[in-house]
Amino acid sequence: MRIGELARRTGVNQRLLRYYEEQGLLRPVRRPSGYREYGDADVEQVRRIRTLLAAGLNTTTIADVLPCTADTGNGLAAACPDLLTDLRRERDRISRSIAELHTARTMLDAIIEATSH
Amino acid sequence: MRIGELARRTGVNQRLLRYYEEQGLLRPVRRPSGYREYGDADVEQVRRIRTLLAAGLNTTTIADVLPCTADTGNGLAAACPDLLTDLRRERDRISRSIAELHTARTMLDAIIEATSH
DNA sequence: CTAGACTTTGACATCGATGTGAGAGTCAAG
DNA sequence: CTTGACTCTCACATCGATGTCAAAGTCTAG
Repeated sequence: MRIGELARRTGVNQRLLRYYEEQGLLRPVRRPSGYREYGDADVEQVRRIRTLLAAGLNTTTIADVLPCTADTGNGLAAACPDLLTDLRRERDRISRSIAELHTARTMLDAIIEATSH
Repeated sequence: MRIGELARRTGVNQRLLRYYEEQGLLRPVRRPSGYREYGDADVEQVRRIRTLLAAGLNTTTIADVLPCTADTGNGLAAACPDLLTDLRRERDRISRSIAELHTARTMLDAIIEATSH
């Protein structure tokens, strides 16, 4: 599919899809015309990117992580070496973030509860 | 206490404490010299601010929310009227965010697990 | 009184993902 | 051939919290 369809199917702006490619997160094939040609798998890939971005990872880190995600699902554990340290750090950061969000939500809930009595 | 101590006790940069005041999140008294004078309660206040910021609320929204947080704890439910809609929206956004973070963490865990087998 | 630590205001920089627009090329349908 | 929808690249703007620096005023210990 071309970029327009991918944008439609993922809800992600074309500008961003190009940006993700620039950052090495997507590798569409090029037609003779120069048009980008994406595969069906890229729909899932974009979802993963969005999830990791939402989790606070930057595109550089995601670029390191993505090659691994493809494998882990299948059972084929790729050789993803020393970025393990980074991954653990990210995971811990996410855990802290989740805890913080819980605190914040509890706070809001208390206000909502008290206000709407 | 003055700004230096508050910064030390909260771990928040002085620059930010001034910024929070500018945004209406803190209201330190001024000494004749112009120095800001904070109360002990402001330590907690700053923590709340940091939590809500981390949860993705912007300073404007936080400025609306904070006056309420002081009360809900005590039982005195202040009249925090129509920002209720905003609060529910924020809470839902936070919930979605938590869900996304869980997804991301699971993803990272899978990779970590598969890699360090 | 003086030195040094602290504070003040104000301005400018940064960061990274994201939005937007212009000008030009591609392509399929009529 | 022409039109309209799609795509390309490139450049510039934005947003909001945060960092940092400069010049000047305040205060306290010696």
